[in-house]
Amino acid sequence: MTRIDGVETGGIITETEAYAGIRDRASHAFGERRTKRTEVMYRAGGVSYVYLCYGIHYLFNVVSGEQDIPHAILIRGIYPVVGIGKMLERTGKKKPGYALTNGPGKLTKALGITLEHNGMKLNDGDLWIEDRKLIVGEAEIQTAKRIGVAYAGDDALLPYRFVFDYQKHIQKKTPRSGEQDVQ
DNA sequence: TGTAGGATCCACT
DNA sequence: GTGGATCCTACAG
Repeated sequence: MTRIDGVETGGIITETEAYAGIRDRASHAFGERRTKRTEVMYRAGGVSYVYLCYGIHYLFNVVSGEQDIPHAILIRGIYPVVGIGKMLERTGKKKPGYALTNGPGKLTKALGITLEHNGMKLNDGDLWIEDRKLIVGEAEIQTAKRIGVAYAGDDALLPYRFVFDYQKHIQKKTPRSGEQDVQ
């Protein structure tokens, strides 16, 4: 969830990737690299780590480790729920649906996340994660290899990508509710 | 001080 | 299915 200029936008997190601290070659913190940019990863969990990739896209991570343990979770995709109109406006899209925020670069754009949110606490401020009391069975979470980290060698093969099919989840609970056009 | 490369998206073929 | 956009960071000299 974000609140930018008083407008709330957000959704259900559906896709994440784990970055396992200093021994994960795909992580910016690999080899205990510690720079101005990665410094925030070494902080105690519960803060955001936002950075720019390819000069165009912001990527949103959640720092999850203890102090000095640079673990982070990359939020790769969400299912838009709150402030859809605003998100459509930000992304220039016309139709609501999963396609609105199904990529790490797109979701930050839709939510209005920028470098200003780097290092922000996630329980206090304009960027946060809520417990929506979703009960998600293990069978609903699929694991897969991570994306775009082929350079990381063997670490690229680690099943650190987690996908939650919110569409299926909804259909199971409320089979007759009006579904939105998706993809 | 300069340069190479990256956890991506979009338009075009 | 493929390639270009685009810019910050890290690292080398």
